[in-house]
Amino acid sequence: MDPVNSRTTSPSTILLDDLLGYALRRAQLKAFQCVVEAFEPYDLRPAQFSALAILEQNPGIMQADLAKALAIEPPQAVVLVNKLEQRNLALRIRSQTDRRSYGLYLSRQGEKLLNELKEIAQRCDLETTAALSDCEREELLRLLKKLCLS
Amino acid sequence: MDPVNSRTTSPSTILLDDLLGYALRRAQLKAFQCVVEAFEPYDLRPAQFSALAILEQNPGIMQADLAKALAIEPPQAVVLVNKLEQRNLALRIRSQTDRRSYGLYLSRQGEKLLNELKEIAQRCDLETTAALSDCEREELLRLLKKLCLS
DNA sequence: TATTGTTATACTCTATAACTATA
DNA sequence: TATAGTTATAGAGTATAACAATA
Repeated sequence: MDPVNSRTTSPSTILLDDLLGYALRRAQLKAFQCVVEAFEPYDLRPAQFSALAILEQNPGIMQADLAKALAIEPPQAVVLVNKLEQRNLALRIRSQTDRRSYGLYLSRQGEKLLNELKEIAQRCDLETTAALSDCEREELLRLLKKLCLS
Repeated sequence: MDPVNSRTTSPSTILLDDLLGYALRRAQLKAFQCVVEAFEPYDLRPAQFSALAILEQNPGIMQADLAKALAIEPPQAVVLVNKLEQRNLALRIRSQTDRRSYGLYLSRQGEKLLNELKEIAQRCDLETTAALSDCEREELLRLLKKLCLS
């Protein structure tokens, strides 16, 4: 049988390019590539940046809750926070009331670095969405945030 | 406090939730989770589904070009195509003109499965974007595709 | 007995260098 | 010499079970 001519049925009308999941994947890959490269001089991964930002907005957060916020498992959070602590970007402070847990805090150095990284991340957003107008960029963000609510 | 200036001035007010890269990441994770679960009974990963769809649209494509289309490295394409071939979803046919390369084709079984999977992927799109109206869903897809052009 | 954080482990994904067979 | 595909390998990312300290 000739594999080239073996197709007698017409291809379905659904194309890969019309699937939202596929488009999301491609767009996210592009955005990630930009951020990973831009953070490389700082030897920092996107998840570590997100962790710093979450610590800033939630000073004293427990590791388990940080893991939830990052959508990672507690064991991954251990490794991540270890690295931030070793680089003096974050602090673990034992809770007085429940001595099993820590409160996590940004260090001064962590705060300073975070503000630098946030500017870089914003520039990456612009670079990634260079094909969009300001209006479209805002609409895209609005739709993505709305999508994540449900 | 001036309500206008309070949200337009200080750069330290950049929040994680206002970064497009972060929103893209979260949305893509949600979409991926849905697809991975839905494909689980078929023992198939999203990249394998994409490969089948690319083979359908590009019968006879070389492995190197498939790798480029999937944004993966050639060694990953080897493993991926091996699995598709072992499961009789795809065929490798040696090129007559250049006996180093193959043409890749969907098998009948691969075509059949692909059409099933495309319907599932479409249902996942709807589930992932359940918070959006039809109009918003279309606009999101348009913006994501436009973003990927540049 | 349950929970927080931790260790160990394994499986996937990704990236690179080096090999083979053809050209 | 260069190219298509392959092998081997190592590094991330991810997920689970099991353990220690504490509640």
